[in-house]
Amino acid sequence: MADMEWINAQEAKIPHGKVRTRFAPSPTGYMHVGNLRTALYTYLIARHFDGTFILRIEDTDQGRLVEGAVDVIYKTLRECGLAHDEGPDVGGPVAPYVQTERKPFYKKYAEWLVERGHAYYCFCDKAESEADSGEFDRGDDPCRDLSPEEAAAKLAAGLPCVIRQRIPHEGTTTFHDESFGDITVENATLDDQVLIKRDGLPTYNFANVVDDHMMGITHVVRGSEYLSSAPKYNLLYEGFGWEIPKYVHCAPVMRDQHNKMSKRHGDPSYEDLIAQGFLSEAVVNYIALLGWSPAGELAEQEIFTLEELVQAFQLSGISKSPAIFDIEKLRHFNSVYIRAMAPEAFAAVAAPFIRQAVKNPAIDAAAVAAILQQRTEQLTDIPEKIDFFDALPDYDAELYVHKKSKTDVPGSLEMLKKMLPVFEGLTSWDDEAILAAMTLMAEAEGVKNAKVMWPVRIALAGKAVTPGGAVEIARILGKEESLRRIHLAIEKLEAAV
RNA sequence: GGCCCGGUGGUCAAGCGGCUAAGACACCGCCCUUUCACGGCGGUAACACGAGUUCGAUUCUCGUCCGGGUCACCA
Repeated sequence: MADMEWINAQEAKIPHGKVRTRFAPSPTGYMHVGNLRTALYTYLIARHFDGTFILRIEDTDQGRLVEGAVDVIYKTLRECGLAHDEGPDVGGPVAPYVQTERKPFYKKYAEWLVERGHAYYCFCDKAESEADSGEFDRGDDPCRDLSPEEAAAKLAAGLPCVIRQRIPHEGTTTFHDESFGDITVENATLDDQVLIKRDGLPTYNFANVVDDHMMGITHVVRGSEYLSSAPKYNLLYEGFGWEIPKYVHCAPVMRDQHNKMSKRHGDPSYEDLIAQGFLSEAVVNYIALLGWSPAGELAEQEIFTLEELVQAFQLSGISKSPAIFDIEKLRHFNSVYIRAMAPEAFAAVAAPFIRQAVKNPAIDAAAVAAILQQRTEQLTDIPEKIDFFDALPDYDAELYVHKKSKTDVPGSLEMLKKMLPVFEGLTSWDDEAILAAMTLMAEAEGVKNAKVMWPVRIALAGKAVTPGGAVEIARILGKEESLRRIHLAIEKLEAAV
């Protein structure tokens, strides 16, 4: 018998009146980009409507438990600014928020459903009640028509069983989705799905319905892979006599035309992206726009703070078709966020990547960061850009040939020979002095600045492309090292001439 | 295969019966310039196809094709 006293007590606890959304991940040990986007939309809906954002852990799959996986979820939400109001760690009025801790609940609700005729005990072996041919064949479960007495007798005899949803053979079921609209299906195409498994744990589908109801969830945000099971959810809600929440199904985030993003294909998770030098703000901003777009005059805006997203977010802007994740565009967003950072903040995040390539403590990491900030899209690009600070590469004299700067090997040699004593004579080694030394030389020689600066920069860096110009590099390298490199360059060029 | 859902440039996308069909990334020019980058200016590039409805279809309807999802005692 269903424990109506207990059920009534639970029903009394359910909050009403406010928007309540929930992010309900399985603890897998990492955060999929698609999952994070779901979490974000879920959060945005809650905040946009001044509602409550709840975190619920769905760990009913015994085979997939991963150590520390829940911490990954907490950490990710925290880093992305998606703070939850209720959850396992912060508690709340409808605790517990971990599904395995809610195990006894589902059974009680399932029994209630059985009594109302919307579910039944099934004692079949797996093979017996299931169409093993792959062909869907309705109504062949003999237990569906067991009388209550017969079922009770088998139950009393301790026969193992599951509880299945009793779905009408006739008629249609219609449900409404906020972005897909009304969807109608024939009940005959629906399966008497298992609600309570043989091990006593609920299936995902059932646990969701029960938990969402018990937690007073008003908007169910999830991937579109659940679109086909939504009618069964509705039938469940109707069987219980519960109010049906608003459904918000989101099309998947794809790796390409054919496949979803997945760890298995080597696609990056949120953690991977961060490790690859993306800023979480940039990731959040980018994925917000992957499958959603702002309405009206905001349609052309792309850069949004989280708070701006909260303001702008509307269900009607959610896309119905899958979106391909474009790392190039993420790089662009990342560069925008990097350029907008305070120099000190950038220096802080860039420091580890700078020190990866530049071990020499005499090189000021903050100074290097300063020349890097406007040219960095992804933090991991940094090391290869600045490796020349530590060690002058073994470069070819041909680097001194640059058409646009009108330089060649003999001309460069001449310029460097002329600049060397000038640099040696400088009393202060700052941008202003270094620049003046070179422009004055150019002026005296009657040549373009580039004709003296190109050779100097090559001599200092040994690379055709560098962040910053001759002035900045000379300053960061310091006078002594700069002079040493110019000496080396002169030797190299003399040998080449 | 059945059922469900989609289909605007290479990618993200605006559009919601009448537009020279936005914008962004990427790409290509030019300018700026001390290389690169930043910044500025410009360019290439799209309504899957076929019927219908309509004075008029990217927008509405149907079919075809293509794509995605789903048919578990996984979530």
